[in-house]
Amino acid sequence: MKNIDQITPNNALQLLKRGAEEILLEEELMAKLKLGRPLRIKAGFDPTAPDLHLGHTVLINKLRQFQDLGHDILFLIGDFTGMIGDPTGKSTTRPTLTREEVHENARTYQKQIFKILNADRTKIVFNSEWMSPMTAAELIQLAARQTVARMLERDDFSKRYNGNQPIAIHEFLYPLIQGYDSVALKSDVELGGTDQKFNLLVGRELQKQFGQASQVVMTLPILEGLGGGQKMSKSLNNYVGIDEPPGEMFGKLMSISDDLMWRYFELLSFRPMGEVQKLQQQVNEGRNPRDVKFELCLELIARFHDSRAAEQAQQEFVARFQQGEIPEEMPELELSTVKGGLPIANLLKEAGLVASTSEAFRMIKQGAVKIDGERIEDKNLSVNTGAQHVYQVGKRRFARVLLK
RNA sequence: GGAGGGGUACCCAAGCGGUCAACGGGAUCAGACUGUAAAUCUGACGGCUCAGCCUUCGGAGGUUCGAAUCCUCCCCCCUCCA
Repeated sequence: MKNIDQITPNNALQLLKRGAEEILLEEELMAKLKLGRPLRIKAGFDPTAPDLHLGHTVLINKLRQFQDLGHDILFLIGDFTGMIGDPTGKSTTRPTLTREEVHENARTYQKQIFKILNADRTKIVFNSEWMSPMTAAELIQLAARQTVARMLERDDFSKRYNGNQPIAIHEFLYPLIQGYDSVALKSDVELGGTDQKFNLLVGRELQKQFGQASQVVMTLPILEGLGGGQKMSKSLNNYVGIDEPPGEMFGKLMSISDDLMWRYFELLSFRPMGEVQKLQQQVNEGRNPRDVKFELCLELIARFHDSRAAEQAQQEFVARFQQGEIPEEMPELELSTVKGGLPIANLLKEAGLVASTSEAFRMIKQGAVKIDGERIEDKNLSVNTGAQHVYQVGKRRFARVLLK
């Protein structure tokens, strides 16, 4: 970790601008960096779903960068709102969480974020600390500080208002509470996704009204998922979870397009941009992008596991996909037979290698099925009781099966 | 309360009495090729005891030799008016 005075404010600003969508206002950030004290960097998180994927880490990486520059992280868990629940909208009815669940989720968060953040310089705070004791009178006073017109400036509010969609009163309170969190924490900078811009700006205004210096707002882009185009999300199944095993991570990351790789370098890698540009130039001059992608994989897997696991994952990847070897580790199972054998389609289905026997037949027809490395073509093949083989569907699905 | 529009496979979206397990696109999977689970090309993409059979087009009935397509009732969504 660096000392604050080891780097000039200007250089720090240049580093921090990497990957950031917007900084409001950049001059203010510059001024704060010049103060020469550790800044209070705030970022808020939903107390639900603490299952982080690489998309979430874009923001956490930025926190880490601030940390490396000597600043303090305030990792805010919005448990107050989480405990109230948000009944708005039909699709996204938030479950009301109990205190225990919130704490459980907080623990999971810690386990995951400290793979990136330095625990010593990260303070985890809960907004129930100051929101729970707040009286109704105080809350109304807080609400008095913003106007409805101002609230309606928010994009989704105005859309719903103009579209005659309901907006519940309490929805106006959420940005206020989030903004008040900044007051309570005296934050210097708040980070958030681009969709959070409005809420972050409310924080600036409230701080001013409470006689504080306004926080600088930094928004970060939403990371594209593995297929590119759409955002990375669990429901689209185009994500890499930070708790996934090294082999999975390696394979998934290798599947991104060569173009998308540069985006990932910018937002996920800790390499200096100068180095990234050098890699880009090497590829332009004929270096195999695959090898550059290898480097991205190694860095990320080392971060979430360790460098040994990363190298091992690479070796396995090369052996399996470049040289077509059968992996050593695979699910092993025993299946029972009835009439002295089992038709191959049923075997594959029961082994979990295909979803249905129909799929099994299709795979066989397409030449995707191998037994002990030998492609099979006979879809009516039956395997005798007592036989043990390695079954393979496509390049990725394997199982060692003993028939009993 | 009134008027109209719509609900089709993982998603979007055609079809509007037979040739429909249902066009097309996306996602996904497989094969080829390769520089990688990139790109590109080809193919598959409801289920099963798989050259055959069975069950699907919001739900339940009905008309018909035959319906996703026509009729009736019901459920849900959207737009406009009050």
